[in-house]
Order: sequence, then C-alpha cells, then structure tokens
Amino acid sequence: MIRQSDKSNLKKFGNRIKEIRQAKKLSLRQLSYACDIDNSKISKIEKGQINITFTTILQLARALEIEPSELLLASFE
Amino acid sequence: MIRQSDKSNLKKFGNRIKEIRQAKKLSLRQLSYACDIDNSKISKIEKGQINITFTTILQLARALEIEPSELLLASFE
DNA sequence: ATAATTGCGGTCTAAAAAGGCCGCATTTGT
DNA sequence: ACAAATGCGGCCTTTTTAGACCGCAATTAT
Repeated sequence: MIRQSDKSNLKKFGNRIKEIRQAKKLSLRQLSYACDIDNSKISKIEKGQINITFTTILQLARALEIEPSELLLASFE
Repeated sequence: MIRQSDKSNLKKFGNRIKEIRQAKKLSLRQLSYACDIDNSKISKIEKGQINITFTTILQLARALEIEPSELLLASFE
C-alpha cells in the first residue's frame, strides 16, 4: 500500500527541510520551538518517516522563513 | 485546536485546486480517475474540509500536470 | 421530457498523522 | 574531564486522513 515512489519523495522532502534548517544553523530543538512541532517529529520528517499534512508543511515554511512553494522545489517522482 | 488560519489556508489551497481543474476543463470524476482519488474526497479538498497529506498533494499535481510547488503558490497566512 | 453528468455530503473501517513525553548515545563546547 | 546540546527512536493516546461506496439535488446534454 505504501508506494515506493512515496517513500522516495518523502525522503527528498525531508532532505530539503534538513538542508534549509542547517543552512539557517538551527538545531532540531530550535526549529521545534519556532514552529511548535516536537523535535522528534521533525527528525522523523527529515528522515522521510512520516507523511505530513498540508498545515504542517506551512508551519515548517513559516518557521524556516521560506515560501511554502519553495519547500516543494525538488524533483519528485 | 483547529486554528482559524489553517482553515483559511486550506480553503485557499482548495480554491487553487479547483481553479486549475476547471481551467483544464476536468470534472471531479475525471480528475478522480486521473489521480486515483475518490471524487468526493477531491470535493472535500476543494472545499478546504480536509487537511491532505504530502503524498496526496503530489498525486494531485501529477494529475493536473503541474509542478507541486506551483500548487502552493498562494498567499497563505 | 428524458437521460446523463456533476458536485457534494454522509457513512464506515483501517491506517496514519498529530501531539506529546522520555531516554540515550553521540557530538559539541567549556 | 565534565556539562550541555543534539539527533533520533520508541511509546502512547487522540484525532484525522485515506480509501471506498452510496445517494441525491441540481445542472447539462440529448
């Protein structure tokens, strides 16, 4: 049921989040504080372990000070 | 718990989907067939009634032949 | 007038996200 | 050497999505 392409895309998305977070020199806990999402959850997102919702994407974008659309800039399958 | 801004953003996203679908002259059922998502669900998405996941966003983008990032082009709160 | 299509809401189950907390090994800083 | 910070995984409960199907009023086409 869980498609392989989905897993791949989730990982790409997670990597993107991680890159941006690190570029801003934020720790998981700092980002966690900024977007009110548990740090362990962000860790899972970055690892592509969870399929986050639209609103969570927006929360991350806000905290990372980036346009939501920018977060989806990746070559998804 | 359900934030007002979330509802607003979900509606904006839904409207965007609807606009693109209509611009392509697709009915809910046609789009449903193209992305393998039940037409009633798409209706709810367009109405901003559900908070869809990342993978669902990608499914819609694929079916609408648009970049995922383009789907998030809106002035979210 | 009749038939077909369309948008949409409701219902149900199973799966998964949300939200939150804890602990710990490793890394980093003092 | 010690203390603090960090990434990360596990666990738990509640809430919600996913996925699928049905029915119907209203619109559109024949």
